[in-house]
Amino acid sequence: MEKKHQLNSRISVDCVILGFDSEGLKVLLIERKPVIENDFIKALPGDLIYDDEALDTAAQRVLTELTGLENIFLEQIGAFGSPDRLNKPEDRQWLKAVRKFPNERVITVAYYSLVNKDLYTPQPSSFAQNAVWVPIEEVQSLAFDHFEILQAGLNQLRNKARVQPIGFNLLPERFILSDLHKLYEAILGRELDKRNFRRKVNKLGLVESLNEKQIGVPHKPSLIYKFNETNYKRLVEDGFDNFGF
Amino acid sequence: MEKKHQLNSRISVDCVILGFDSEGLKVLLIERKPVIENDFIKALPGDLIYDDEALDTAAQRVLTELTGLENIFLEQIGAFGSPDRLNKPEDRQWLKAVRKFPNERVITVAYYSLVNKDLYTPQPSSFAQNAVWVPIEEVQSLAFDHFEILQAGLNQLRNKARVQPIGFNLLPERFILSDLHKLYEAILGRELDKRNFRRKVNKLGLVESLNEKQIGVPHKPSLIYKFNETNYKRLVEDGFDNFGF
DNA sequence: ATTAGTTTGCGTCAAAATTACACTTTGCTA
DNA sequence: TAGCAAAGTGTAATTTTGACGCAAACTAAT
Repeated sequence: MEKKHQLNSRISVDCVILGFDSEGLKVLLIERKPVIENDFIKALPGDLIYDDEALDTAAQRVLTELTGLENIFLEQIGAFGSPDRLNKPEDRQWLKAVRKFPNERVITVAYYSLVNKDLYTPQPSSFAQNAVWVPIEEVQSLAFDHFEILQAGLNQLRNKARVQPIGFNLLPERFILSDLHKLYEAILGRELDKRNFRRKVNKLGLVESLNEKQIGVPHKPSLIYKFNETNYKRLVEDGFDNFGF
Repeated sequence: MEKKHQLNSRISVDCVILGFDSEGLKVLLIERKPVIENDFIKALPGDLIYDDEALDTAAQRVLTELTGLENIFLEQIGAFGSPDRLNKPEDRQWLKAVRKFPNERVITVAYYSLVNKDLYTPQPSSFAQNAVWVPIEEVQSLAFDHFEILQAGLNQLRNKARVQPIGFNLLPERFILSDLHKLYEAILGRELDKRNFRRKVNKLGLVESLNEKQIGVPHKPSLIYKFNETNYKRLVEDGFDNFGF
């Protein structure tokens, strides 16, 4: 058997942070400090991990360093390690400018999370010049293989949303049912009948009304709801798949 | 901000290969060549990747090298990179005996697959002294963090089985419905009503009868079935989750 | 040839879940 | 006070689920 050289690799983490507001799903991207001319390429927040650092911890740290977001519950998407994932010319230029060993292979472990956009105002630092929420449908291309990673993150979210409740982290503590409705439509990418949606939510006991109304809206005010934490957690654990097998 | 040293890491891949027979689900484990005394610890087939090798390719190669299994469709489970994942004393001894840099951190990317046990007779080689199918309920402890990885693989399988058909890779080309039935019971870990199961399978168009009977069985012979490839693939793509949202 | 043993294969009914669909209510604004 | 905009509500037809028992087909043993 042919014997090949085994090389060390660097490990990085990248974070797909998804937020939601009335306009739809958005992803948190960074614009890098312009170490090369006309670097308009956006990227997921991500960086190399440290020596003795757990992957999860590294993801937390890197996210905080680049965007200021702290204590975000991150879930792993998976590892991305194509040998040529750093080989786009623009990316190589940037790596040469900022990395000590720009030619070394890097395998990245991707994480994702859902957050309530309004609670987190990104504060760029480190090599992030800026951190911005970008509507997912506007994302065209990203640095490295980050576009692919974003798609994987969205996929995982959609699959998860089919069997688990989603929204606790994505909506404010007090919200109205139509926000939850829009959220699910955004995640699943299709329309959901309002009445059927509400019936289901009620049946599952996901939410409870606070007996307060919106004020100042130019239409019939909605009741304000909160999640029923007990039922929510139970559903996260059990799942609500009701497929028959 | 405190500046820490960033170290290269090695990357490995590990494979959770699940097989099924009339006794239930089994996992393919290797027994390592005894470089240390009394090394009875079993492990998932896995090894370091090469320099310029894609992760998926590496998983295929390593699996073949250790067990002889070729052309297995592998799906990624995720990355496991706890800094102390190699620190059990038995594991350290073994690493010292076989690895050039036994102290270096290794992050592993785990894969899983389902195969028809009968089609693959493991042929141990490389540092595998033996490769054996072990009933999953008998697996007590494994090398490194492999037990944890196995559990993650089983979890992924169960979750997948709820929304996608499973079995094409796990059963022979010609099978009987009660095998498929037992398979699902093994995967989901609970009993399924025979009649309801058959009704569902029929409704989904998953299988079709070959109009042949078993021969030589000491009871009413079963019709022999094959998967309906078209419907099977469609269900894999679309999923058969019928949850309401 | 009969019997015992084992697994296959089928159908129905009640309860629950899904789907499709339209109008009234409420509060604000002009 | 008229008009706008979103909230909120019910029903009927269909489909799906879940529970449940018995006759038929074949072999092996006697």
